[in-house]
Amino acid sequence: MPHYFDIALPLPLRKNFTYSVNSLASSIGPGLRVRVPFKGRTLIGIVASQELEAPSYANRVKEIDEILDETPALPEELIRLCHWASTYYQHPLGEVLNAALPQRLREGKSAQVKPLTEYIHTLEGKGLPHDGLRRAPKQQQVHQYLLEHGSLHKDKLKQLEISPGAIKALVDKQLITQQDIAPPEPGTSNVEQLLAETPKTLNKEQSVAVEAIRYHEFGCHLLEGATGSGKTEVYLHIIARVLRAGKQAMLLIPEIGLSGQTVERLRNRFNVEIAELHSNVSEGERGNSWLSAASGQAKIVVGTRLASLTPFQSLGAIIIDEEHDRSYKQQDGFKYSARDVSIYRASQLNIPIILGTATPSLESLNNARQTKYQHLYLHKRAGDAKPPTFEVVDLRNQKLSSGLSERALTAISTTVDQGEQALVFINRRGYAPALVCHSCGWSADCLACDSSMTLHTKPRHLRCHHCDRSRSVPRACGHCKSPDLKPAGFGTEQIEHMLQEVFATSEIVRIDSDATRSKKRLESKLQHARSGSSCIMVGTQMLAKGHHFPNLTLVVVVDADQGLISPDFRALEQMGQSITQVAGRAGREEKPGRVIIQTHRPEHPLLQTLLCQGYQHFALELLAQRHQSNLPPYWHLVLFKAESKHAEVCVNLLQQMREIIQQLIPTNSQALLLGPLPANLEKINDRYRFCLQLSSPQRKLLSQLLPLALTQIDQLALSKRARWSIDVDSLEN
DNA sequence: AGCACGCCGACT
DNA sequence: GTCGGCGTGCTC
Repeated sequence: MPHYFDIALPLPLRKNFTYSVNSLASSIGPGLRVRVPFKGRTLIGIVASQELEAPSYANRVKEIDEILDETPALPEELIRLCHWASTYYQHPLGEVLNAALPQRLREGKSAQVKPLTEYIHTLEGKGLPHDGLRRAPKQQQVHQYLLEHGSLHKDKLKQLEISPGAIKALVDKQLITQQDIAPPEPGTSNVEQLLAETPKTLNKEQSVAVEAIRYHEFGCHLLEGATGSGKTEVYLHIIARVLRAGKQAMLLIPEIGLSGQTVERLRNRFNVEIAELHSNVSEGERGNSWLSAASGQAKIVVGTRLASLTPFQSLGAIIIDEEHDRSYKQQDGFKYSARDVSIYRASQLNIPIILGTATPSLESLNNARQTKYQHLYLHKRAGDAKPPTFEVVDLRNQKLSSGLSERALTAISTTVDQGEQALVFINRRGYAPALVCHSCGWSADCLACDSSMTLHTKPRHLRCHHCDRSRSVPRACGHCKSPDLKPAGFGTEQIEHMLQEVFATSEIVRIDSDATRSKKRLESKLQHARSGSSCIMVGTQMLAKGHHFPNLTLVVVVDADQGLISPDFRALEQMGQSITQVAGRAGREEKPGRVIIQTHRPEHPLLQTLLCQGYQHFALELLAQRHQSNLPPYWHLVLFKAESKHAEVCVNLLQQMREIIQQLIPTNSQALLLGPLPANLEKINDRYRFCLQLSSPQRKLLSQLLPLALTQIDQLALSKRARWSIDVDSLEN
């Protein structure tokens, strides 16, 4: 008699498929990977549950080809988490589980931890003279290292810049050989040996924070502390407690160029295995980290949002650094928020979670105010550093040089004269955001998108920042043939160029994604800036996050207006956060930083609040506004997006969706439908984009309504003609 | 998603 | 006369 199982498959379908097992295999349960036939091909799926009885379509059910695991590839806890996320975000379970699995397991390979390996000398190698390989410097380096240390860990290779080639050569010459290192027995590690260095002494507020956390039950803690107030040290103390209790810790960081500094501090502090999971970790290493965390071998997992779906043997605490950062929300495919998923996870595991930031998201702030979260503060900046002073420059009727006011230029000049560093912050790369005809107003627009093309120099060309198409710079207007084409607006390149002319003797360092295509160049530029030698930095958002420049005393925000006039209701919140973050880059112990904000709206009340009273007051006022306007975090937002080559397909589909949803909203309940509306940029890459907005103050209403609506939507003929998606708790609008 | 089936335009 | 375009439907 066959047994039936519900299998989640990696397909964009909001349903599972039933397969049978005839031979009575010992035990098949949730979390096991199976290979199954699926419409002529074979897929790897995950057992979701056992069916109690034969389904009505039993005659069409196929048999499982192979069971790939003996024990679940995903622990029960993680499966439950994925189930929850699948329901909450209305994303197919198979794809959610797939996002949680490393490539190796997705492809059906073994879920065994690969033993760690190290290189040691062979007898012949040991007998080799000290400088026996001096004609092959890299091989000599390895030889030398082995003479000194006895063994060379595989993980060290990258750090020592030794290529696989050099290793292979030595292995081929039979001078070195590989050997497995037995993993340390879990649970036997000596508590006293956890620490590799003496922890720093905490100040009063820091220890209050560490003590306020109850380590054996769920609690969400919002740790609010300015740049330099010692949040990381608090994290380290929390992690130490978790490790001492024999548990593991997870630390999430935003997607920024470098996760290096945080990881380095962890490695310096703790003598435990630390697994890294972020985008510059290769897929293979990611698999190892994943397995290592699952087995309990890795005690600390550090990573970006992806790491939030790592399995653990016994997770003891979760820390989310820069909690407000938007990169925690995945913007495509499975649109989950790593922060919110982690909060749910902590509650399920009954462990504490700590959200750290200098600029809390309005969501977290609201939860803290409703006492759902415990609000902890770190006011004091390290070493008594003073907070920066703000100056607003009214740009109206001012003479500007490439967007910079006289006042800003004077301030930069003073700063470099004193041997200090200045940072010019502008969130726009390229030379100018548009090229405009001076006689008729025509602008060089992208043929595939609803936007102008950005002028770049070095090499000189036009590029669309939405679809990445590029073209040469036209000599004459495409409309009236006038040769009088002028760049309109400013980008990093133009400001760099202008600064080079004005400050001929100063060094200008531009840091944006164009100037730092390679990781090496970014690192060398940052290294240079950190060294403290006087320079003027020009940079985008990239520079605002997480870097510390000890000699930086002036920050110029070229254009605060973007945040003040944007139609996106989150633009103000983001402006407040990024101004506060860049301002945090400025200042030293003895010398407060100076921050110059340029704007055409100096009297904007919220800008005033931000600059005069600080982010906290600013955020509270924003919250009041959101409350008034029925916006998040008070009302919950679900966005339906549709994309197609034909605008009418999108509009019609969304209109049909709207009708389906409308019918499901009970009368007398609070819910609002808006749209179909064209997206911010209506056309990108020759595809039209529209959206439909659903919001309600009742989360429950939405969670009940969405599955019903989606079942009906999936059946619409039009839903196959447009690419569409649903975004729960969308950060767009 | 991927793959087959099916019905209409420009090509050896 | 075919090759192939992508609209439609289905997958346990």
